Amino acid sequence: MPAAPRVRFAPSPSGELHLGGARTALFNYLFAKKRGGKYFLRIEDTDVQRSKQEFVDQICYSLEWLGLKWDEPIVYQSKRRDHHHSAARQLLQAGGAYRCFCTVEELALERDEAAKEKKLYRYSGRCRDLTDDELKLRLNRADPFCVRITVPGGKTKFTDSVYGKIEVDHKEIDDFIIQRTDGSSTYNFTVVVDDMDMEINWIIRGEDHLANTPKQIIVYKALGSKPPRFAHLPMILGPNGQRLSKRHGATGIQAYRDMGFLPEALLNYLALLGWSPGNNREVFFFKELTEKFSLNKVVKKGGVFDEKKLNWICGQHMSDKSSQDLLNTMRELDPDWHSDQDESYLLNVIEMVQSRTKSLSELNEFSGYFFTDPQSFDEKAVKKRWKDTSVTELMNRYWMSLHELTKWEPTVLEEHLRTLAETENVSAGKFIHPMRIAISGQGVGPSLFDLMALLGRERVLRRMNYAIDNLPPS
RNA sequence: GGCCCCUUCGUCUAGUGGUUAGGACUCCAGGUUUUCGACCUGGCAACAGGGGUUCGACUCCCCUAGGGGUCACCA
Repeated sequence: MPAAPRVRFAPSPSGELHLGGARTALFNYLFAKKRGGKYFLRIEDTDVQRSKQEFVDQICYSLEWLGLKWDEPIVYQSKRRDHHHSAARQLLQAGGAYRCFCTVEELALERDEAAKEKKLYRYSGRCRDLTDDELKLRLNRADPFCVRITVPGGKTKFTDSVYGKIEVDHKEIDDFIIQRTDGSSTYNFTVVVDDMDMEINWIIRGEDHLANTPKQIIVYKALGSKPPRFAHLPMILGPNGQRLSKRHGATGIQAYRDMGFLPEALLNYLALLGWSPGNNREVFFFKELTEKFSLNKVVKKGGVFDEKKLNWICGQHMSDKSSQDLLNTMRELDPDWHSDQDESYLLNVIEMVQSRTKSLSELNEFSGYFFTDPQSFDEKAVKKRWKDTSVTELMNRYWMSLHELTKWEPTVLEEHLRTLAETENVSAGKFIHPMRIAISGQGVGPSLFDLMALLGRERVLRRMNYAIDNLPPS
């Protein structure tokens, strides 16, 4: 019986949360929820130079917006310095690490030389075997030092849940630094110490960390602890096939919110990028994802982010949602969105257009004429459907006949229009298309009669008037 | 460059020795005589290359090529 997973998402607040991070968070979340485990958020803010509070805020906000809320209070790595420090001290005492007095300059020089000779640079390990006397002398002199871990000979083997068996010879690994001269600890050490303390038993993160994993396993062992399970996720690539970078696609999550994407659509898309449920379905509710997710269906190949498909998925979710839900979501984005309107009217509007919108922005864009009379008309549509004054005359007669209608509802309106078309001896389309232009300004939209009914007689007649006066353009 | 990883339609993917190589996005063509960016139907389009193993390879092994990642007193 495997223990319930304890996973974490551990971003560094040196940049915004983008697609890659969001997907890592998502997969951690799904994995934990599916197996009844816990999902933590840890902010890796030990790099004081690059860490910024605004990024912490952005990350947290984006995660919440996506619905990937963490289970316990956030762990800030910067507040755990003492733990890192004492772990290093412990290692030092146990002989698993040693003080290195080499200066940054010295090492840089060696590295340059190695580069000149086109040789691979490796730390010499020179301070590994300092005699007690030497050590005492240096310490007494208060020479600055950093702490390096003693990487033992041999190999590290582990099984990644996505990539399978990985084996790395320790010859490939330096005695890497775990504590800097200033006393702060380095990444490969702090992650392990923190993950141990947090009792993280599954580490799910980007494939860029695959090469770090052997180092971390070495630390686990040096600290006398059993390494957790690892699962690495393939990279999300930009359109150029390269990893997402600031120049290419590493857009902050809030930008997608601002573009009007639904969070569940983004999640749905992200889940499908690197993971597949195995059936042929593409559209999922969030809850279904947590039920179906499994690491062994994660692919190894990096995937190119495709905004077109995101768009399509978002369109699917737009149609699936209830109008009330959509209104609420819209109001989260813009609390004043048509707040002067009757809510029932708004819901009717949404219902009418939601199936042909792909995002909240489109919903807003395509529903404008429900609130304000069109002042201009779609050129292409006019060119095609309102060529000359004969149309104007037809519309004029239609306008007059509409006054006589006693009932104003879709079926009645349709019947009336068709009867009129028959009398005029023209096809119904000769009325329908110009009419749509007249009352919406658009060549496309919902069913005309539903539209007329919702807008109401007064508004419809007023708009017809304006169109008749102004079309065709001279 | 060393090490690690990857390679099915343009893109996301299914596929675990025998399939007409399936689905989705995009694009295109029809249909929907109420339009359409919606919807329906159909179409174009792929196993990187070369060797093996096998009666038979997209599927297993090797090599080549290409791509990605990583090699810091960053995370």
